[in-house]
Amino acid sequence: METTTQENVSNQNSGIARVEECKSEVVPIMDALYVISGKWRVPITLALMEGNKRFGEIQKAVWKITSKVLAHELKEMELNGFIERKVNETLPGRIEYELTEYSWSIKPIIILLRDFGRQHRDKIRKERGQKA
Amino acid sequence: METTTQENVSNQNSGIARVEECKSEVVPIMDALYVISGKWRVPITLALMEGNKRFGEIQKAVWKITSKVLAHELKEMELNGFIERKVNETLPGRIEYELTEYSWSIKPIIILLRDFGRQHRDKIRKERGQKA
DNA sequence: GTAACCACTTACTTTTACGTAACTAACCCC
DNA sequence: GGGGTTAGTTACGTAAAAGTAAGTGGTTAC
Repeated sequence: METTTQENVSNQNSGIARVEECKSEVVPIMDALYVISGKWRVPITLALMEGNKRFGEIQKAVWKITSKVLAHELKEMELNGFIERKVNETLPGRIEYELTEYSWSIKPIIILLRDFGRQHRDKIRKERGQKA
Repeated sequence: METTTQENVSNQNSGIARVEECKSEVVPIMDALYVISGKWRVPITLALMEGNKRFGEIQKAVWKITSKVLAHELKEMELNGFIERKVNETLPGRIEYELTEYSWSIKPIIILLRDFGRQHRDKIRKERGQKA
């Protein structure tokens, strides 16, 4: 089976290259993309990275998300182990959403995506001589 | 008409409202996600990582993609600077698609996604006691 | 010159994601 | 017990992505 960084870094065409491997590559990659895909999961995640929030607070933080979509995304993210829905008994009625420890493991991906995205937008802009 | 990264992302309403900081985060992250999102870009990219391919060869390598969708994705990926469409004059009629140098810069992201995806599937499977 | 092949394109349909708006169920406070 | 807040839900509607199937225009093979 395949290896980690070493082999992949050593030669561009190694690693992810060959057909047999690709079947075993494409599935996990798509799995990973799934959990951060869509219009709202990244914004919600970033909002909760600031700290725990209640339903209404997330809705304020994530601009123009509707309650329907937020409720749906929160459920999915909970199923994937990314957030926890906590009912605080002492402050009755108060439900809080919290990022799990586990969810922080996507942070390196977010960082790489951010860096790539910045540089990519820059590149495209320069190539076309357009405004950002 | 089709658009590319810039317009699409900037037209989206998503984003974290209040924090100025976050505005500068969420946009590039969504930009980056855009260029690798959808059902087919990762499979196409992986196929081309094996080496240059012609239209029909890509179609064979990427299981069940239709010519319509493939043509569309190839155009988008070319606009984003990820692939090059090369017409080989010596072998007439032969058009080849090639990954650009630039496109290899997403490899670290692919690697992280793959690793995360594997481990995530494993985790979910264990939690639910189901088969993969 | 016609048949086959290749690299697409076009028209149409289905599916999925997301949007709008209104509603509900629980609680809290006086 | 009525009015307000919170945390959603429900029914309906729209738009983008992807699927289906058939067609087109240029080249090559005979």
